[in-house]
Parts: sequence; structure tokens; C-alpha cells
Amino acid sequence: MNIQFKKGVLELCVLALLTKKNRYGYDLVNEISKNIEISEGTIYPLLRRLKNVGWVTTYLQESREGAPRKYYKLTQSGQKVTEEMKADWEDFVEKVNGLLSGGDMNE
Amino acid sequence: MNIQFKKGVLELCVLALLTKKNRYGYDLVNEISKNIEISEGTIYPLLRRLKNVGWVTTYLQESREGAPRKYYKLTQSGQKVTEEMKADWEDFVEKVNGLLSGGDMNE
DNA sequence: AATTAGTATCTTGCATTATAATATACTATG
DNA sequence: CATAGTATATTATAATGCAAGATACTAATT
Repeated sequence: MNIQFKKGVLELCVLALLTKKNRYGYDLVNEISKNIEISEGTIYPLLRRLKNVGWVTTYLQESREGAPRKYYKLTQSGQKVTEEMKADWEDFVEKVNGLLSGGDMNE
Repeated sequence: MNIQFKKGVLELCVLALLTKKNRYGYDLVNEISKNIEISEGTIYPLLRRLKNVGWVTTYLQESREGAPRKYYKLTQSGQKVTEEMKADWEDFVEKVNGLLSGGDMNE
């Protein structure tokens, strides 16, 4: 799988998953890994960035199975950004596919 | 437009356009710019990489309108890589969309 | 009790790629 | 001769994914 394809898109994937329910980092790795390869060294810095820009908040919760889990919850601005980013992504894919299939849509 | 979305995909766009016909850098910038913002500072290093890994060859051609044009032509390995990369991209988009819409396709 | 495996978070250093800014140079037009 | 359009190229910077490694807790096995 082309690593470069993931740039920026993983952020959107994380945000999109958080619109469904709050999740912790390890859980997000497992969930996303079902579709796309992702490592923990990617997700934790990413989650930290999301928190730094105010798109998520966090809270700790104990677990019977291991270390305490840090849950991530979307903020209002995070929800807004997610919608915008999703629209950007769909637009982008459409334009790329235009280049790939037609070569040129205006010729 | 999210810059990160472009990572790796511009390379595919360039390669895909070259499957149709040989083009020079400035022409590629204009062509791709119809769909996706791209600058010259992006395309020339990219084209150099494509040449370094042997996916394209180049030849110069004079022009009545300005400096001589450096045309890029896909090699056999470049054609093969383009097909593979295109398939990767389609697979990737499908998986991302799975995450974005369903949240989880196996739950 | 000690070891192992699974769960969970985090940091560091590295590689890749897009871009702005800048430089160069040729042609045509005013 | 200055300007605009065409055309190629380089440099320094920013963003992001990842391997590798560290830490720590729980549960099961030895």
C-alpha cells in the first residue's frame, strides 16, 4: 500500500470514526487496520495534533484489560472540520478520477 | 484543498497523463491545474524522480514560443507501475470510503 | 514468584513529498 | 528595451507516516 496515499486521509478517517462514538487510540488503530494499514507511531502523534488544534477533547477511563484508556471525543469545531474535510476528500477523489480516466475532461 | 491529499497522487496523475501521450513539464502543470492545484516547484522535482527510478525517459524539442521543451515519455516499467498504482489508488479510495460511510464494515 | 502475552500510551529520528520563493533563459509584443 | 508569457530548475521549509523503542498495567502460564 502506497504510504503517500495516506497522508492527510488518516486524519479524516480518525475524525470520521469519532463522529460515530468516542474511541481510544489503540481501538482506533485496530479499527482502521481492518481497512488500511496503520501503526501506533502514526496514531498517537496524530491524536495529539487533533487535540492541540481543538478538534477533540480527551478523558481517561480505567480498563480491566490493561493500562487506562484515553478516550477521544469530537468538539463542535471538530465536527464541523470533519464535514468540510469529508467534502474536500470526495471532491478531490472525483477530480483525480477525472484525470485518471479521461486524461482531460475539457478537451 | 488539503495539500496532504495530494501526496503520492500527483505522481499517479502525471504517470496516467503520460499514458495518453508524451508531455513536457509546463504542459503537465497546466493540464493538471484544470482539476487540481499544482505548482511548478512540485512538478519538476517529481519528474526528476520519475526519471531517476526509470519510469520515464526524456527528450528535448525546440519551441517557437519559449525555451526548449523537455518531453517525458513512459518506459515499459513506467507503464507497469502506472497500472499497479492506479489499482492501488482505487483500492485505497474504496477502503477509505468504507471507513467514512460505514464507520466499520465488519460490525 | 517470575515469565510471557496482550492491552495501551508515548517519543525520537527518519524518509517522503508538496510548495513558496527564487533564478535562469528564450520569444514576442508594445 | 521593458514586459509578459513560455519553460526549466533549485533551495529551504513544512507536514505527516512509520519503524523502533520505552513504559506500564493485567491475566495467564510456568
